[in-house]
Amino acid sequence: MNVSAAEQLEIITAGAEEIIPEEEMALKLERALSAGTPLRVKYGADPSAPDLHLGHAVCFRKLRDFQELGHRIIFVIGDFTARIGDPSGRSETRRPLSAEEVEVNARTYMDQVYKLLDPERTEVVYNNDWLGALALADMIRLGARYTVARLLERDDFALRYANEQPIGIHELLYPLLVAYDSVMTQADVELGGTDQKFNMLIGRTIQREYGQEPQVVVTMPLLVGTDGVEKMSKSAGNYIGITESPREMYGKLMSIPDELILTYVHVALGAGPDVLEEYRRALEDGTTNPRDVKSRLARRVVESYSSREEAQAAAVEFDRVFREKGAPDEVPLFTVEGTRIWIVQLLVDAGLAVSKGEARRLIQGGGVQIDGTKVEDPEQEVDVAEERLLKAGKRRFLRVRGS
RNA sequence: GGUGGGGUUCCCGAGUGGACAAAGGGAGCAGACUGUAAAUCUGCCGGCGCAGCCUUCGGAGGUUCGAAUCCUCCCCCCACCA
Repeated sequence: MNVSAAEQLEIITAGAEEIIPEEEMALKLERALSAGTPLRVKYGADPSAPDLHLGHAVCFRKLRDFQELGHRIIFVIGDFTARIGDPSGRSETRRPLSAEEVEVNARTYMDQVYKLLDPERTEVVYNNDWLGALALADMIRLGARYTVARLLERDDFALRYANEQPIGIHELLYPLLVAYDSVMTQADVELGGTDQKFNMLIGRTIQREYGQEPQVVVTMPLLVGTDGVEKMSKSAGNYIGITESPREMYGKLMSIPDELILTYVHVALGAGPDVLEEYRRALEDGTTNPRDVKSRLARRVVESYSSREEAQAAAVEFDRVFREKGAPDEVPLFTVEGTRIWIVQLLVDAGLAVSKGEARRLIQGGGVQIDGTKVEDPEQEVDVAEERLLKAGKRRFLRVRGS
């Protein structure tokens, strides 16, 4: 890889939120280049949430940039720290994971990561290997290198403290342990979302305390979820999983608020300034329908996880279902016993409603159709001797047949 | 250890003896509209074959014709003081 340090810096900077400090990054890149030693880029993975989404991918894309420049990615699976739970954001205490769960999660996690990263240039380590072996005395020594006041400066803690929310002592330990990971992995660079900035910066301090050169911190913007309000996360239900089907992914992308289009181009697509400008113009000149701009974005994102053809197919189907109100071309079949079934029961059995009450409401709200005809009466029985096309809401279709 | 404030339906949060399956907001779902699963507006939003019934307001008892609301004990959280 014959890319000059300056060019490398430019590539790394694109789309990143912050590089702290930038001069050190330039220095490290130059040194790596002249010594022929790749940089060790650390990324901390949380194995308690193994379903990765586009928000995680923001970091992975950047890691890939590093890989393509010849650097080495150190994936730290936080199997030990998962027992604490990252205090950033919510304050819920997490259930400790068993070793088996962590193992399974880590495998699923890495499978998904390798959709974007090159396994050859990725090193996977588990922080339980060193944190689990840490003696209390070592822990106390580590604790002696930082202060509570500085920990409490962190936004999450400050806010929770102000809001009378509990803060566990173990949570205060979390940033220290993550920082210690940097020491043990001898990280030159640590990359993470902006929500990890605090932790990563402590890594610098602690590395220095342990006689290491501090890592450079690269933060990536957080991706807003499909609701346009909260950051993307599984628990908020506003996420797009990177293993979701192209159709699902395309549909979810089309559901983001229009105002989010440029943000997604920038963050989810990881587009540089040129592409961003292109989209901005398309939105601003008024001749292009925002829907079409969004569709282009959606196709681009989808194809980066599957293929151009699949992305295109997803777009075509989306139009058929939502613009022309037709049925998708592949509708799953649901088989029921007998030839007649009460519609409410059917909706529940088929998983289209959680309870009978919900099924009734769905019907009363006019959201249920059989063979294109709206179901008016919640007491109706459906003759399923012949195959029927059941539609619940805008986008859930099921072929139903008796047996 | 002391003092004070709290624990309400998915989340936030009102509610201090009956009109409470519990205000309001958010999320979610549906309908209309549209340019899309955008935006906006409207409806729904504990369970039950549902004009009725059943189970909810940290837990267990109690008072009462009647309790989310009052009493007792317990569990948990927060702040301040120590």
